[in-house]
Amino acid sequence: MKLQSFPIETEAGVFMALFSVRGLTSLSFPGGSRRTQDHPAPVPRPMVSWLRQTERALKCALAGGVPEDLPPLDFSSGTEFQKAVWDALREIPAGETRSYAEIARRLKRPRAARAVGGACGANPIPVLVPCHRVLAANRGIGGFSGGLEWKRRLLQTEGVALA
DNA sequence: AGTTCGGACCGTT
DNA sequence: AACGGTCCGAACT
Repeated sequence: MKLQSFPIETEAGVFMALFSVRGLTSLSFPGGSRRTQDHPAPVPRPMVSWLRQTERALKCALAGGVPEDLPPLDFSSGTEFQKAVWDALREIPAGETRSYAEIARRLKRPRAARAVGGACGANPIPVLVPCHRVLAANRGIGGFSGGLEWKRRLLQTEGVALA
């Protein structure tokens, strides 16, 4: 599947958004390879619109707000379990948090807390798919693939206090 | 009340 | 077969 990447400049740095013909497939934090794989092919029409939505939503989220509309998210790269987890993450309101175990229970897999952690780590669209709102059961900050500093920062802007 | 340890659990590679 | 963004109870301090 052909993907096209675009840089998104924010006050927090330059993010990278990757799109398929179905929608946003991934969002990466600043610091990664910033080279856009030149879009030689004509940019599919709706993609331009998605890019704008992504940019707007991202900036809003980084400012602690709640994005009004998101571009379509293409989760096709994930397993069924991961997709289920990612969907569950989207239901956590800004400012609130859940534990890995709570997510597991939500999915009717009470014992899969650890696997949920794995799925969170595999979340291809951080920030917009709020994996940062998942903490350890003891209210401690769990982990974060993009670096714990980001997790703290995101939580702080949402007004969440940590133990 | 806080900390540490050890096993159990589950999806992914 | 091994590894994690885990959890929970038990045994300490």
